[in-house]
This record gives sequence, C-alpha cells and structure tokens, in this order.
Amino acid sequence: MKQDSRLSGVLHVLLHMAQQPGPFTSETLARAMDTNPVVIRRIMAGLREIGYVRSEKGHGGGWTIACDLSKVTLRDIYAALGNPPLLAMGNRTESPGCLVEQAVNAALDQAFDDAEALLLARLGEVTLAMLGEDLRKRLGARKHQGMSAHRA
Amino acid sequence: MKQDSRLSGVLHVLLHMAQQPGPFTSETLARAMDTNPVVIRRIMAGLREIGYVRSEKGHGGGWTIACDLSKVTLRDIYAALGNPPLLAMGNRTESPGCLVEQAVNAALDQAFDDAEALLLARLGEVTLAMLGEDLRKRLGARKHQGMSAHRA
DNA sequence: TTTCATGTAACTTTATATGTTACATGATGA
DNA sequence: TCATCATGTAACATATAAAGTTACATGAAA
Repeated sequence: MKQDSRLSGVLHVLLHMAQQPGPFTSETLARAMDTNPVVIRRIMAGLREIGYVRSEKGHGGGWTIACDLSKVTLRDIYAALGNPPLLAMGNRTESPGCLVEQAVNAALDQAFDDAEALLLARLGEVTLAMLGEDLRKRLGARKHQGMSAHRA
Repeated sequence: MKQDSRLSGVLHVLLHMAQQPGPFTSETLARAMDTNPVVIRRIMAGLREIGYVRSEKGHGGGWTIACDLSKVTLRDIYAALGNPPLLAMGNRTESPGCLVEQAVNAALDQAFDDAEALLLARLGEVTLAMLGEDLRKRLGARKHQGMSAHRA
C-alpha cells in the first residue's frame, strides 16, 4: 500500500500558517511544501468544512486559520481528513463463513484494534499549539547557528 | 493504500494445515482460500526460508508444517513475510531540512512508533498453537449445530 | 472588466497488493 | 527412461489508492 501522507502534509501547512498572520494562497503553500496548489486545496477542504480554516477568493484571498490552536488536536485534524485507514494490514475477508478465517480474524483484530486505539489516543494528546511550541524551540536552537527554517 | 492481507492469508493457510497431517499442495490450499496457487507459494516462501514450513516437489509433494506451533508467534510469521509496513500513514519526507516538517515528523513519529510497538507486542503474545486452540473451540461450538468448518 | 484565488472534475502518474500465465526445475512412479 | 506431478519464479495483468497535473467554472477585489 502506498503510504498516506495527508496528515503529515496538512499539519505542515497549518504549522507554516501559524508562524505569521496570512492569508496564504494555495500557490504559496504549495511552493513551501514542494507540491501542487490543487493538492493543498484538496487536503484543506475537510478542515474548511469543519471550520478549522477559512478560505477567501479573489485579490488578497487565500487560507486563514480559524480555530484555537490549543483546542484542536492532531486527532481532530485526522478526523477532518475523513478518518482514512490507519493500518496497512487487514483481514482477507471481513465476515468469513470459514471458521478458520474467523479464528484468524479474531486474533488479528484484537491486535489491530489495540494499535489503532493507541495511535488515536496519542494523536489526541497533541494540540496544534503544542506542535507550534515545539517548532519555536527548534527555530531558537537553529538561530544560534545562523540558519533559517528553510535550509532544504 | 490498498490493505495488505498477506499475514491474514498465511495464518489462514497454516491453521488449515494444522488441522490434518498433510502435505498440502498449493493447489489444494488455493482452493480453500479461494485464490491462486502462485499466491500461496508466494506468501509461503518466506516461511520456508526460515524453516517454519517445508515444501517437496513431485508426486506426494506439497507443504508441511516444520515448526513447534507453540513456539512460533504471529509476530514471527509477520517477520517471515519480510516485515511489511504496518501503518497506512507516514511522513511526507523522512529527513527534511525544513524545521516545520521536522517538528511535524517528531510529533507523528512518537504516535506512529508507539502504535507499531504495541501492534508487534500483541502479535508476539499469540502463538500459532493458541490460534489452533481457539479454532478447536469454534469447531466444537459449531458441531453442536451440525455444521462444517466450510459453510461459506 | 480584468485579475486573482479558490472549487472541482478529469486525467495522469506512481506504488503496491493481488491475480494469472508460462515455463524451468526437480521428484515420483510406471 | 519418461510421463506426470508439484514447486520456484519471472513476467505480465489487474485493482486500488495517493499524489500530481490540467482545465475550467465561480466569485471577490482592484
């Protein structure tokens, strides 16, 4: 399975936006992320629907953060993306008649469910504000070396 | 991402094999799994290399279990498959120069790593023998209803 | 009314699991 | 020896989903 990097991507966008007032055009954000404006709009669409960000058309338009960063967790952002699958593995058949497969599914599901629950719990523990705080620390550390946030 | 069902599949095969002496041809196993013999050979190849199963060519050939089912865990089987990715999500860039992305990766990696570790730990707690025991219970329960393991 | 920016559909590209065909290799049995 | 059976494996086909791209409609600002 090709890995899904939308959560990673949208967090990157939000964190960039949190560094300065905005608004930011999809074009600008796409350049910073080294991708395409349409990809930005796509991953931001879910966040707009829930109200975490706003978008405006026309001159001076673009994307703006519209939520309290200390109230929104990574899990909330994940949900805004539509709760895409977390695990790369799954059962061959979901409701098999074969008892052998039922036994296999039962064992695997226990492990899978536990792992999913833990992942969601961990994502729920981190707010966007905490991410921003961590970033500020990293920026401070690098400043002492005279470097910008965008060396790459 | 399309989900990987090889672990589910290979466990199904092993559990089927554990029910009777064997050997079993890929053809037979493929029919029971409703798939192709080559698929069976493919998912069994790793297990053969490690020595969990043996395969023989020619008349009377096929696959045989060659390990102590109470000593091999689902995690061992997973490893025999070559440790395929567990999570459907990942970071956009693995070693980014951008500090924003580094901060995002750090936060996500913590959650991802925890979830992976838990999943592997859970898989490590279940042996093939335990799976077989669970299956026997299910077979017993169904026998009281006069049904076979292959109703589907 | 021109320009800018988003919204979105449609298509292409890429990655990966799964399914299939074809054939080589080697073991068994007549 | 030789026909048959079964695995081993390469090569190709199909399916699914993410990511990238193009094209154009919509609507806001200058």
